[in-house]
Amino acid sequence: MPELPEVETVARRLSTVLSGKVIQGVSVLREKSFQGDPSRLTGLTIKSVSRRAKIISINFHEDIKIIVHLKMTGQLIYFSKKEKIGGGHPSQDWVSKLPSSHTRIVMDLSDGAKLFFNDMRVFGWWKVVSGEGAELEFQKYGPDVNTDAFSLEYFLSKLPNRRVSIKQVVMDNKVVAGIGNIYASEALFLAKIDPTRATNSLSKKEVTRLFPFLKKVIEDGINAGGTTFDGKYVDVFGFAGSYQNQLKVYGQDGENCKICKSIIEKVKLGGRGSYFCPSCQK
DNA sequence: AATTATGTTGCGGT
DNA sequence: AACCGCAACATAAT
Repeated sequence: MPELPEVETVARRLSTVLSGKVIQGVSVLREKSFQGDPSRLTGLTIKSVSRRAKIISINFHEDIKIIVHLKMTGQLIYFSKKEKIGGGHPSQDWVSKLPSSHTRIVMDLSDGAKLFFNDMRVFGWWKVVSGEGAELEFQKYGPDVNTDAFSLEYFLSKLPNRRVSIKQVVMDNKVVAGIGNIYASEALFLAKIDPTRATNSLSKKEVTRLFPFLKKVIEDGINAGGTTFDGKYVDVFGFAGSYQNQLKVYGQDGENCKICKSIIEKVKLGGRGSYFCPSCQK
């Protein structure tokens, strides 16, 4: 479910509530969701929480990390009876009722707070790894879209041999990490480029036009706290993001284009639903 | 009631 | 290498 903005939002908010806390124990309710030995974590103090690509990293003072991938439906939900959450907002009611039938892992903190990993489809995972192990995982990905390492020159260099659609390449996390199905559709709309275009048919001028919009949609997504619909993505306190209010094409098939009033169309690219305005995007 | 869709990635085969 | 189809799994919507 989450793309870079959602994962970044979760990592930032987790860091504020988890840093400095001591793990009392980690309970694995579904074996498939956890790789490693959970007992190694008991007694460790959490140093920080960070993000690389769509992976969350819970960091300790020792050479050990918990890396977490939410895949399609993973959620990390923090609950503490004592603290007022998120600057004084009370937790959502359903948060206080966890664990649910979709809860796969529970982390207990020594102050009584809990971190729940809910994952309906069980694609997501936690792995206990060394710093080196985390690096090996991160090396599978290209540069994060919101970093200087993802430059126009680099992007241009990755495109010439690709015959598949530009949307598929933008979503290829070995090329650039962090862009998923929603933000890919949105960036291509803003750049007025047809997502079905063969990548090697784009001119340098078109790639140059697209490039800053890849950064913009991700930045705007982070600033909005991510995209939520059907209540599937929520932050660590159970609250929705707001980027869904800025979506121009994703999920808008059959609606009027916000620019030209044409009907937004949906096609399948690489097996994924893809939305675009056939009039604005060429 | 069966088929199809879902915000992700990895695999095996061509 | 790049690409394609399918796989992991659970649920809601047609």
